[in-house]
Amino acid sequence: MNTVPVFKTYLMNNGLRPTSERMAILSEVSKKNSHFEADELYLELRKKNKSISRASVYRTLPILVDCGFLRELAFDKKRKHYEFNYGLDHHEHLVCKRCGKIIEFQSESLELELEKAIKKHGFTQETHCVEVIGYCKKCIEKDK
Amino acid sequence: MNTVPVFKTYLMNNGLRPTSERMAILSEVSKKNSHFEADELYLELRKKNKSISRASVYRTLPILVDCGFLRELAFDKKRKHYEFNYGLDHHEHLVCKRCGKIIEFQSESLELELEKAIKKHGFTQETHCVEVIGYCKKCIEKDK
DNA sequence: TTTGTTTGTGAGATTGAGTCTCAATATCAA
DNA sequence: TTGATATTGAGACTCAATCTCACAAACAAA
Repeated sequence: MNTVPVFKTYLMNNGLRPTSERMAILSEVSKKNSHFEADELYLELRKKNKSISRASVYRTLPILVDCGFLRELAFDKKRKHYEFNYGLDHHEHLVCKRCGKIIEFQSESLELELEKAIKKHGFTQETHCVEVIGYCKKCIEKDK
Repeated sequence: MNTVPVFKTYLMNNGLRPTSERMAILSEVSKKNSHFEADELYLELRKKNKSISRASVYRTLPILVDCGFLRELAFDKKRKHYEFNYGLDHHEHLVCKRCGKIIEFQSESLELELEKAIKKHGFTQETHCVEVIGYCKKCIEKDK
């Protein structure tokens, strides 16, 4: 994927510098294929002897969100969760209250309806999140 | 509105007691016609000489979410935000990144599409939140 | 009522994710 | 190079939220 040049261009255009720390974080993050938290990422980088300070990790993640590589998720209002979101199909989340499982789903028509509603209010979308809280199939069956 | 007996029944059914603190919080919360935070509510109760400890406020809000009187909102991952959500039309939010304005909107067809997608995965919905981050009409015009 | 058991409350201590500070360092443009 | 500016890291700090624990209130049974 061409993440590196895209990120560098974004940084330049915003008066930011393509430091080794930022590039290392981008690289680490782009290997992720699931949700993660800031501190988790910080510890992973440490383990791999790419010691980047906690402050830098926390400082870089919002930049990556802003330029579209990461998406900030809404479940768990205690900690921030992110997911890599570049060149991937957009999806939403079903979160099971009982087992904590997170199911991803896609719906073209849902996206279209959302787009319609947004336009109606003259709003310009940057991102959105749709999250459904409830119970997954398995947990419903277990509770019978 | 019949919030009081409904809440009492809910508490009974869950082995919880209808204390004066809980009922006072329900009463205060049901007068809200906009978003609020836990601490804000705590301070309001103090002002009205209904001094309920911060702990009790923080303990009661999740109960009220659980029984459907309140909805937990997702914007601002720093603090939890709530809104009263009983007997009102369901709506979603557009959040402006520039001025912070929150616009409420409704869409029947959006809800229907969401429902479809949920069913497809055998998931049982309890609540959901749809939040769009972007820029409102006014801010777009200002930035020109 | 009275008694015993359970549940809830309040004040303040504690937690912990996230932010801030500031001296030292890296980057960049000229 | 050099000067101007941006970034980093270590650890202090913030502050929403939770926990603790002694005391109080609610309830069920007698």
